[in-house]
Amino acid sequence: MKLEREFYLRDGLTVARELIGKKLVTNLPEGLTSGIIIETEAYMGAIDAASHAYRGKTERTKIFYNAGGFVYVYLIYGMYLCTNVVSNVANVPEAVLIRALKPVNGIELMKSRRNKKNLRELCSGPGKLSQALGITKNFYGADLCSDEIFIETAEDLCVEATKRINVEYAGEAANYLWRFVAKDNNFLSV
DNA sequence: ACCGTGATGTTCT
DNA sequence: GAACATCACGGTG
Repeated sequence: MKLEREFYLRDGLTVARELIGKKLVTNLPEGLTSGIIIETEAYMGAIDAASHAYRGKTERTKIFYNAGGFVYVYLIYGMYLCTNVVSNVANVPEAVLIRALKPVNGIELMKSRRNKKNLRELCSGPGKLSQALGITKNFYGADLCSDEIFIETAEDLCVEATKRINVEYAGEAANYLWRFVAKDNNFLSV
């Protein structure tokens, strides 16, 4: 079952935790690809020094101020795209970074987009999974209640919370347990 | 296996 | 002009 708008309108920590075990799908002209979400991170806007929205609304962060259920993609290190799900109601600037998937559908297409053969190398990181699913910067602002990109219910997994990855610049916020992972999964980013 | 390094473009100061 | 929610590759063991 495809997740409806209401799922995304809740706070970012709840959405990040509950996204574990759901299936992220893109359905593009080249084919359908998907994977089970096994790693997420919540970015909590005004109260989170690690969040891109911490310093308010800009051209880049304006999508955070939409209601939940829209896609925030951004370019990192000049080369890779990271895919996020906007959460909470309008004007509460929260988002959930999708950090890893267990590949499910369209594995051959993912292999060719990634130029990799090993299953573990397809979606085990935010830049990797964005490439595997064919997500480009044009997905900025895409609606997850659409047919091109969406999330479905799938598995029930055991979740644990840890510190977020690569946010040392954020001071105290770097210690918050706002990363959620499926316990003992082979396809995590680290 | 692990570690170090370099690539590359947007955003914000 | 610096920093960046990363990844691939080449070196060494």
